[in-house]
Amino acid sequence: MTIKDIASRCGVSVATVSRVLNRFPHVHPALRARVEREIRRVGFRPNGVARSLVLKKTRTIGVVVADITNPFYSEIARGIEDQVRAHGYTSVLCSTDNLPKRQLEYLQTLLEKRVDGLILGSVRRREPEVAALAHNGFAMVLVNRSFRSPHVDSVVVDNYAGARRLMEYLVGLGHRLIAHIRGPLQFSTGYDRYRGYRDSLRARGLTPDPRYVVSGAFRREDAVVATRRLLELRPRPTAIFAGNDLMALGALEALAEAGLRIPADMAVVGFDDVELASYWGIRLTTMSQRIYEMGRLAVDLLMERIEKRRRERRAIILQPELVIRGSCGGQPISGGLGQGSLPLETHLDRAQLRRPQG
Amino acid sequence: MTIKDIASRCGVSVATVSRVLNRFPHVHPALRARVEREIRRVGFRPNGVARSLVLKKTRTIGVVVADITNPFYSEIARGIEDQVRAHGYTSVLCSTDNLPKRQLEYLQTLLEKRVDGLILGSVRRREPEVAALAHNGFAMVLVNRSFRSPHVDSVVVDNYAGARRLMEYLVGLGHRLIAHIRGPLQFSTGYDRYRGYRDSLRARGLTPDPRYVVSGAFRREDAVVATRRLLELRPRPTAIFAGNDLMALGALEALAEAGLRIPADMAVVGFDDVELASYWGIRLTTMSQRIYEMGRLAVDLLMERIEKRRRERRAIILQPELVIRGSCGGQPISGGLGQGSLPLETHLDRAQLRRPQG
DNA sequence: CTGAAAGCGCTTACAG
DNA sequence: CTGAAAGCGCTTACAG
Repeated sequence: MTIKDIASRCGVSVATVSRVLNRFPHVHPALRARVEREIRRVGFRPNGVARSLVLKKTRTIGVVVADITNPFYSEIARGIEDQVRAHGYTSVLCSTDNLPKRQLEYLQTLLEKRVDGLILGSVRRREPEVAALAHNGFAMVLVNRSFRSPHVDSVVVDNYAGARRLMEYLVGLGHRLIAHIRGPLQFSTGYDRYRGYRDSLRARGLTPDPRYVVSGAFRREDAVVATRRLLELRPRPTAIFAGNDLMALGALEALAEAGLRIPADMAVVGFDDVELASYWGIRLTTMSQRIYEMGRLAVDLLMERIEKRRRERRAIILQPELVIRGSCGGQPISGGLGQGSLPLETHLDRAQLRRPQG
Repeated sequence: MTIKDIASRCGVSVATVSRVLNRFPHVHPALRARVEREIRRVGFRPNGVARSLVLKKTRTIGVVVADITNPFYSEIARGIEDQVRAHGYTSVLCSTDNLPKRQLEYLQTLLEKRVDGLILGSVRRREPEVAALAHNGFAMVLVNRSFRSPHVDSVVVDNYAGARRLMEYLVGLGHRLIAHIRGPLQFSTGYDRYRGYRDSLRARGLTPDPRYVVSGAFRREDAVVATRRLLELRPRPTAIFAGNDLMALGALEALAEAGLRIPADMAVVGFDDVELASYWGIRLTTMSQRIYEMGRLAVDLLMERIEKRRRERRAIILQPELVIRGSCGGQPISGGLGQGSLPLETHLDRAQLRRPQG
């Protein structure tokens, strides 16, 4: 069933059918009604592929993240999906597992499919081919991670400032030997948070001891292993700054496994404030990002490029906020006080940060 | 840049360029090399939209779930994405928030985009339009939820049997007053699990008391509210069977808020075994589904329809398995024993159930 | 082995 | 207000 079939059944030209399909103003009401009736009757749906070919627009945007099962990315992806839909577009989502090869494959597929723009949440700090794409005028915005290239739009959080704020908090609590489970330095998130950690120590006149810094790929399991290593150190650290919430959860697991109490024997902080960081039984102290909102903002920037043909670069840098829960003291980590009853709970109105509940 | 540009630059016809692009066997090596060089030199990428138009194939499949930020669906989606990619296809993912209107909109968009097939994880028990689509021969498979229609492929878990098994377990632990936080009855998952709950009671000669059954939309927050209601009941239930893990987490939250100890004062079971059910601080006893695997299986069924032109229906019903952790006794729910050291841990080899870690 | 040409299902100047 | 026709960028019988 095509526009041509509808046309012949109605005794009009394909141009007319096309016009009623696209709600052109000057079609005779009688013809319009006749065509609309027929379209409804046979359940005709115009072929979007053909339409895209002539319009040179697919109304589709490509979204690339590291891993959709990571709650941080699923929340970003949801912000993107909702806002993309609000603009009348569709998004196609891809998970790279932080494999550069996989990222490249997905990018190529997306380009062949002629997406109108790209939102990338998976880039490394050095990514010359991707930067070149953007410089050639392809609509693109980076989210969460960014790279050094002054001509690409981005929406990120100030990871360096966040890390420094977190360290300040731990030091304020009396911690002097703070370990760091850092993310990969090839990502701006891992790099900037690590720099924040290091500079915080230096600012206090301390030389960062490399033995107290271990690495993981932002995954929970990595932090389990990393934490076991940290526990062998003497003197033992009294606090762990994990590179993200997932790794903080892994640290909690390893600490519990070793029989340590949290926060009495060890303080733990994360980064991101994914939703489950606030769950009962976890109650992680962490730096909060407005994750869902970042996804939406990325779409807004992209749409300015696509529809308003903006050419100047825009970079949005959000400030994260410290959310104090139970994993550093002040509150027992479990035993279950409700969120609202925590005197040390952040002043943030979380309802504003999360997506509206359906 | 099009195939035509490449052709004229190389002094060949577009047919030849098309043939080298599609790796046809009988192209003269010299020509092939010349064309390939030029393609590489200018960085040409063929237009997939045009290709799809003539081939009447987009190599894209539509995936509709209730909510990608729900870890159950993000794991299914990941299974789907990985397997779809293995088949050389792309998937486009949509979240309906369980809104029938949203589901319909997405379905229409997907059909206009001419996806080659559909995997639906969001359907209600009654869904005549969707069933009609399938009956008209459109390639489709239901995953997780299904509806009554003998001609649609599906991969689901045996929710009824799972619920009965869970109840058996609770009864075996000595519980006699078991409450249920059920999911919406319009979804097969909510419906079948509720039936299992009800029939288990009846099988013991008990009349299910409707006051001990409350509803939620499979969301954590819903269960917080529902559990508060259950706690007002006298006599108070001694166990709660939550319709899924997310709602079990909400129950844990509300119980902790009320100052109850788990499992000493109340046993809690969930359903699904999402990854975080096993995290430290949660350690939920639950019915385990092979979530990631279900996504992969759904793709395999779909590909049989699309590529092998299978016409007979195939329905895969998986058996869930009980995973005993800390939320019903046997183990403290927190205080952190590692998974491996739990004597009551399931015999399942979890590594087989989860996706491989990159 | 290679090319000219038709055709996939639309949109949109251009004429009338 | 309406229609004939060109064209979007490919693929693929069909001839040679």
